[in-house]
Amino acid sequence: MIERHLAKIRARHSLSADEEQAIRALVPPSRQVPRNSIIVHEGKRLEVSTLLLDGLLCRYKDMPDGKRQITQIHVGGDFADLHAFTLKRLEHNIMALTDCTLSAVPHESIRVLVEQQPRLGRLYWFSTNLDASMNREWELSLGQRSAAGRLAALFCELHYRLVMVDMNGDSFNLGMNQAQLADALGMTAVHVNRTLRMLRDQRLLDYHRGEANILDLKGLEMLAEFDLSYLYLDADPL
Amino acid sequence: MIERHLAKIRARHSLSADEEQAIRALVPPSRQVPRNSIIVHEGKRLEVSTLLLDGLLCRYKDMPDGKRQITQIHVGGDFADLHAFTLKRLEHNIMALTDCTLSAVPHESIRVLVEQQPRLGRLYWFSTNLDASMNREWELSLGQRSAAGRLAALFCELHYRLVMVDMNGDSFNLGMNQAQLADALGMTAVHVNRTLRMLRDQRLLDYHRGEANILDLKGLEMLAEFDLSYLYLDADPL
DNA sequence: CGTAGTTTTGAGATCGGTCAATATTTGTGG
DNA sequence: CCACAAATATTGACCGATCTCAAAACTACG
Repeated sequence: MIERHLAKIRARHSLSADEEQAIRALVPPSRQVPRNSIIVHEGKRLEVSTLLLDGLLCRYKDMPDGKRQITQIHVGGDFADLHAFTLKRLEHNIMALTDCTLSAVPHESIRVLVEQQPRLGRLYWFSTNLDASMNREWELSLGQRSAAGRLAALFCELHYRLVMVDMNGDSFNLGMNQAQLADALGMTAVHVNRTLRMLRDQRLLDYHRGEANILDLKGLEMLAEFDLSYLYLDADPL
Repeated sequence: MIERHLAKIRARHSLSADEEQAIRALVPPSRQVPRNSIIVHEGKRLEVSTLLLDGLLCRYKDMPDGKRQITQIHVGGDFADLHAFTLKRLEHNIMALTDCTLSAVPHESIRVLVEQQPRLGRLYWFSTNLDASMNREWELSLGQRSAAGRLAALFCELHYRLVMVDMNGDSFNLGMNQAQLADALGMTAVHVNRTLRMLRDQRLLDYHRGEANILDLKGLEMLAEFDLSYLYLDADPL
């Protein structure tokens, strides 16, 4: 299952046999968690980072008055909180959107790995910087795109991220209800519902109880003015 | 002038004399650039990262139809594009908001430094992860806060970031006109104007032609439901 | 002192929010 | 397998925060 993690790295950078071996050795046996489990609690000290082998996770921040913003979604192959290696505590929560298979990698192992294999250190640093790039793209989405554009951009992003790790990017279970989509896109569940219907009527996207079906990727990209470059699929050698 | 950079690091982590020396040795002589200069162009390959010694910068993304989102603001002491050390090309531009003093640090120097001093490597990795935390907070702001809340949150953040590097956080020149504030906050210049007047009438903030005057920090924090923790001022040892 | 950039203000439009009712689906115990 | 409860989705009517367009006032600066 670690194959997806390797695929994600290989989508951007080469990996020597030696490096691949070191990564495989890094990852302890996995465990399962059910949908809606909270994997990481805001503010709690972390000694491990969670590699997501299968399933979907999200990161989210809550406000005192109950408002919630989902700041990122993770797919199989992602290190969900590698940034905790340096931050030690996170200012957000992480929750399973679907049943998930996880592996908890001790920070101590990561420290040793990046010291012994500096190039892998740069690759993992790259990985957290790539997450940040997605955060910036979501800022763009939240600040500048219409409701329909935000929805379209989200599904375009997920499409490419899933394809990259050899999953079906056209039809997948996102495990999010409309209220959760609303929390990710800075809108209300009611308006998500109406906008989803609009996208369905236009034969762009069909979303039914967590099951996403991309009907017209190019149409969604046009609607979102989607520009792939923020996913760094053409990364330079490190 | 590198003192601000050291102060920013010291606000979160200890620094040995040896480490401080290594950082000082890293930074080449500075240069000046005028207000509104574009420091980094989207997509261009970078061999150096820019340390901002004095002045204000912003990162922004443009859309084909002319919409623009400012995704982050940098103050003196910040490494404005340290993430380019691993990304090599950036998906956004970086522009000087005020006249700036910059130092261009070669990626090759950074590579040598982090290999020879792994702890400094973790500190700089932390620094890019801290930037990402601010991006997530801006996502929260753009997605969940009202226009007034977004404005308030921005000035609260700038206050603390400036104080941390021994600058005046109550009264400072941000160098942004109302249209630029609008691009940062996902609203229109007209509405920025009206909201600014509201904050002035409520004696919370006075903003006049780029000059910010925080009149009531606690009031702004309450309005924004501001929570400092995302700035990681109480970081754990690395 | 003229001109360009910026800020301010007004009137009207609209996107998305709010509230509330209804319908549908899913899960559970018997 | 059914009956019910809980969660989720859908729809309608109305509201309001923010946008749009346009004009006027101010400011900076060569």
